[in-house]
Amino acid sequence: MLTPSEKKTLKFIQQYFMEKGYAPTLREIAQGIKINSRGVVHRYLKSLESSNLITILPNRKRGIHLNPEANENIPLVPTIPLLGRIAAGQPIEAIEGRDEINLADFIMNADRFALQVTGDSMMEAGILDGDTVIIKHQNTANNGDIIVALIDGIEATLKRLKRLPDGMVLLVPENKFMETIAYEPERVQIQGVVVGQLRSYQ
Amino acid sequence: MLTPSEKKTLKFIQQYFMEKGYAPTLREIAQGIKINSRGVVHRYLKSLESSNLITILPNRKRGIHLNPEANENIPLVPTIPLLGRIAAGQPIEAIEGRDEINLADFIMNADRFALQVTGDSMMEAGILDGDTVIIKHQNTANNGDIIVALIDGIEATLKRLKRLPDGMVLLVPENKFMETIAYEPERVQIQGVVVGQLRSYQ
DNA sequence: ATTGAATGTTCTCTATTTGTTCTCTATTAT
DNA sequence: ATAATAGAGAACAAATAGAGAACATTCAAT
Repeated sequence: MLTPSEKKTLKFIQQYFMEKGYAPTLREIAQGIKINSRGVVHRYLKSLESSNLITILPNRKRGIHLNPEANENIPLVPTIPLLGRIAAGQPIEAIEGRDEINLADFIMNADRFALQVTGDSMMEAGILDGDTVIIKHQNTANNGDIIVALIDGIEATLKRLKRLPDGMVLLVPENKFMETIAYEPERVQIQGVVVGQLRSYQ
Repeated sequence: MLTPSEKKTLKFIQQYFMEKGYAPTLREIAQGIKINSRGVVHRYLKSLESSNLITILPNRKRGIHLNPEANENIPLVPTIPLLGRIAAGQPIEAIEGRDEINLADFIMNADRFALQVTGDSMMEAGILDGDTVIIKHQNTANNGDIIVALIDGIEATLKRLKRLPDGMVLLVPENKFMETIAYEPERVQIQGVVVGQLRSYQ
């Protein structure tokens, strides 16, 4: 098992190697992980070597070899490949750069929670009956945000927020058959902001 | 059997491990499950160890190993709490039974991949420009499925599938400004079926 | 070939944290 | 009344993170 410092060291070496094409010196590593002692770096390298992640050519300057095992040591997060863009009329266009989607990154966080949507009030914003929305819990929101609002402490609703200059709060549904309602600000309590949305077709 | 606190502890460790790549300290766990005592955490760990869910490397900092058995009991996947349903005009209605959403389950699988959508052809099905759709790779599909179709081996497109009794294949856009086109079945090759969709508002 | 600076290597030393073991209290269910 | 569960917190040995000195080895310039 690697300690956080060792992991940081390994990551720095990998990145350095990618950029420059050769290994860093102990001093460069020390600077890279923000410590002063080369001796400490050497200790970390020894530990990485005994974990078979690197090979040290003794006494050689820049004598660090990255073992193939090191690449497998990347964090274990749920990802799926992002193959490209699709539109009508063209072949699927590959996306350069990032080639996968990190689900954890996409949504997860301590202050997030999910709600299942019932009703069609946000239909025209692409939030359908049965969808799940990811809410970030917070008490404030910006104009235009889609929010979870509690009205008079009782009714909860999912609407787009619009503040008027005179202080009134508009809760705007994204559905032309429903009406925007204006409230006195003290009647509306913001419970969270929509930061994501997902739907399953299974 | 695990007590609720032990379950919470295990889950925190799993999530921490996924994000950082190494195990948390007892203090971090304590903060994570919102208690103050490291001693209490240690007791929970001992209990988890005797249930064979983790292995403790004695006296090691961050010396917690997750056993494979842990994945069976509580899946090693990102979850966020699913608080309930929301609709206009009612308080948030709690969902009994499953109280959280499993993101990995939701989407991930070996034969899934993601595509980013450009264009508005599926707008009225709630798939907007910029959304990500999750595709299950398969060569067949049912009537009404939203599919990735390759036409004449060249053009790729995201449309709803409709087969006519006479064998013709309709590719139906969900946008009233676009037209449904009928193809001879041999011109349309199904590349996959949409099984999920997600959107980020950040 | 010699030299000298930079580098790798091995040490010892010092602080913090951490893991561990205890005892004690409070709450809840049986 | 008795467990079982949940938690606080003190005390202590050990692991980790780091500084830095001292020496050996490279390696390039002279």
